[in-house]
Amino acid sequence: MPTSTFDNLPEDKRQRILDAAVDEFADHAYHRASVGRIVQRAGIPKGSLYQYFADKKDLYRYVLQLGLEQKLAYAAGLRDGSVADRGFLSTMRAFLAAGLQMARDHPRLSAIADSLMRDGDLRAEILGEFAPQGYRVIEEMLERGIAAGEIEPAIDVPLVARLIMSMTFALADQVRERSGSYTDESLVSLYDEMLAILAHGISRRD
Amino acid sequence: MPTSTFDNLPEDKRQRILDAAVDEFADHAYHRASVGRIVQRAGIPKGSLYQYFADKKDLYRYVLQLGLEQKLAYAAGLRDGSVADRGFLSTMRAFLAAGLQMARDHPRLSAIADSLMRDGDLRAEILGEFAPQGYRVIEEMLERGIAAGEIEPAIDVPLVARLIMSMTFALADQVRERSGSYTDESLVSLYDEMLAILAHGISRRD
Amino acid sequence: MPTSTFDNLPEDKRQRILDAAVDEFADHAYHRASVGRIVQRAGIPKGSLYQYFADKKDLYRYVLQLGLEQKLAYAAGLRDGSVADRGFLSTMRAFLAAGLQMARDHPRLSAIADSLMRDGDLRAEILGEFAPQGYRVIEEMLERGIAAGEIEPAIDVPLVARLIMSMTFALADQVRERSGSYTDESLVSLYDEMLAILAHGISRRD
Amino acid sequence: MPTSTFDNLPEDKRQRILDAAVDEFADHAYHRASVGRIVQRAGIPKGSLYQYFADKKDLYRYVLQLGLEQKLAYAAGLRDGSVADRGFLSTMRAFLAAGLQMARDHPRLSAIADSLMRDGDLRAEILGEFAPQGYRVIEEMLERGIAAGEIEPAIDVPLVARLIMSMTFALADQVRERSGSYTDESLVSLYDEMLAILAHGISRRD
DNA sequence: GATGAATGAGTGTTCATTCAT
DNA sequence: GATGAATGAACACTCATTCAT
Repeated sequence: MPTSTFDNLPEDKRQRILDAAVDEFADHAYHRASVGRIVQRAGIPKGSLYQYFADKKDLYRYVLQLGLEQKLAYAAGLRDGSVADRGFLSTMRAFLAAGLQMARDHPRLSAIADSLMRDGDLRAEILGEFAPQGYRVIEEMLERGIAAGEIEPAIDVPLVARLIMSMTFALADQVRERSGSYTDESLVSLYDEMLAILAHGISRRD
Repeated sequence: MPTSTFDNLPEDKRQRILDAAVDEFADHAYHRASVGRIVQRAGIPKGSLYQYFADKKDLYRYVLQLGLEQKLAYAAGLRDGSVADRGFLSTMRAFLAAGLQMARDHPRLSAIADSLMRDGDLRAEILGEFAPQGYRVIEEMLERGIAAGEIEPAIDVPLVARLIMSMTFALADQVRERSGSYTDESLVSLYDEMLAILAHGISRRD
Repeated sequence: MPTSTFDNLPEDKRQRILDAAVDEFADHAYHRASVGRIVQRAGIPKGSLYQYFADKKDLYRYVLQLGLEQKLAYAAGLRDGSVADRGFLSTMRAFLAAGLQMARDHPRLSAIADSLMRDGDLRAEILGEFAPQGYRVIEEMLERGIAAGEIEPAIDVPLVARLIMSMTFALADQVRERSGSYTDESLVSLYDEMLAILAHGISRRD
Repeated sequence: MPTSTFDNLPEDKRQRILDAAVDEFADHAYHRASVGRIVQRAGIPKGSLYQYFADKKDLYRYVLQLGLEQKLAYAAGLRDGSVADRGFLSTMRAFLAAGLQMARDHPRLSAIADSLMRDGDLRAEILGEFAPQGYRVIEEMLERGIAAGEIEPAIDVPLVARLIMSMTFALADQVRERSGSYTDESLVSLYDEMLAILAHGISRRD
């Protein structure tokens, strides 16, 4: 976490540093990202960065947290909306739509979270701190779905949450690889396909 | 691919080199893996490694191929078994069990294949050579399941194959993260849970 | 070109680095010159050199430019002196004398420029930036000599400029190879011999 | 010089080795030439090459000598033809024509000699052994020209020989740089231009 | 005499972090 | 607190030469 020195920085300088860091981490996976380029883009001395953050990882963690907070903000309301009211399927769709919206509004933050997911070295270390928050949202949805009798109660909630998360990333991969070839509409139908499978898969079995 | 010099090496030396490489690539994603550490662990001069392999990537590819061959060996027979005879579910379970067995017998090789899947930079380059073989196996299973009337014909086969692949990786992650905490039995039930969801999800809808 | 970091270096350190580079490039053609040896002679860490110069070629170019600037400084005034006033022969002699003086005052810088001229690989690349300036001086002298009716107008100016340049290098070679065996006087007579041939060779033919 | 082992080699093998060496040294300046590539092209083991030649330089020297012998063979007869009969100018033109013919018939050997001339590191060392032979031919021509009363007796023969040599190289450079843009005819007129200057320059002064 | 694997010092270059000013 | 120069270990890769078989 940043030092108090950082918090007391003039707003615009603080923002410049964050922007530079976000840009760099979005363009390069953690290990390939360069502290040198960050300070250059931010227009601050190298020594200063190390007065604000303990080291590269500390800065990375901070940027990541920012992204997560944004993402949660987008998903806000989803947690509160009762599943009874909207059903798991439509809640989940809203959740995915939120992610999609976030990716469109803040593509760089989104890319960082993504690259983290792919760096095996870091994920174990960093994700231990954040991921639960991410999985938790899905787990809660599942729990409410179960309570509402919509979802099979026998499922292993943490496992299924994880499976769902991985599927959303796989979907994002597919989209990225063929980026451009998807219209907004076809994207939605892609999500719908996945949701249909999911809904079928975990729906209450008679 | 290794030079003939490598093939003619005394068995134990060749094995020492491969072990060192597998260890290194299992511990560090490709870009973080160090040729220096590999030769150090293997106890050979740097120059020698470059007499055996063209470069770092060549060595990586070789190790990867070894892993793939192993994996395919474990999965041998699955492609030929007709889905009509065994059903998609049981074929898929056999497939997963093969992967599980492989992961237990050669955890490091398994980890390497895994880390490749997560390195977006490399995947496009290296996977062009290998991966299709991976997805293809699943796609064929799905196609046979559809032909047998077992699976919903409306599904997007490549997409679903990809989703399934991602779920198996998520599962493997879960296992690796809590390695030790799973008995053989509980592992199987983990897979069964995923399979049940899957089976439900893509089964023919009436 | 060096970074500002280099420019701000304490005079003696900057000079130590330049001396080491000049020595190295004088002793070894560009490709054989070693960055390692340079930093060792200069007594600085390798990383520092790369904070001052982008790469080996950048350093080389800088050293070369230094030599060229020196050389041009020695030759200053020659361009402006009208051939009509002094005649081609005496202008050319002054030009050669300037080169000679430079070679004696800064023999290593002189050797570098020389070795560049002989490295076909580099010359095309580097010389594109510098050399024309070299040939141009001679071409202008020739043109003025022609205008003054002193020199045969039918000559191929660029070719003759090149031939003259090559003769000056050959002369310098001869001097370097038997360095020490020439007194100031005998050197001058060497140049005079060449000039006499040249003067005869390109003088207006009746 | 090669060992007796090399001399006793079957003709075709010896030739293969020489061809490979000539190719390599023609394509790359001495220091950039690779022993590895030579043995590869020749299809012999590395160890063998070192049984035939003491080291890389020994092989280089041998190849160079071969080239020189060829060149002298082309120029044979020129030494014997009396200048009185043909005059310096036409002898020199024949000499240049011989060089041109050699360059066309054995471009690779010619390229090697050329690259040597440009490698400051080597020239001093290697040329000390060969060059005199090269200059000698020109010196003899000059001496005969002087004896015949055609050439100014006051000239410094070794120096002028050297200047002439350097001019031929400069000419060759010009040709190489604009290679293709010269027809056989325009080449000859280029040489003639140089010869005219030379003839004027060193002709007997009254 | 033939072989080709072994060697290891060498190459240019990068970069997170430290620390004196 | 701000600065930016200093650092040096690390990186992937090369290659002429040697030497055991």
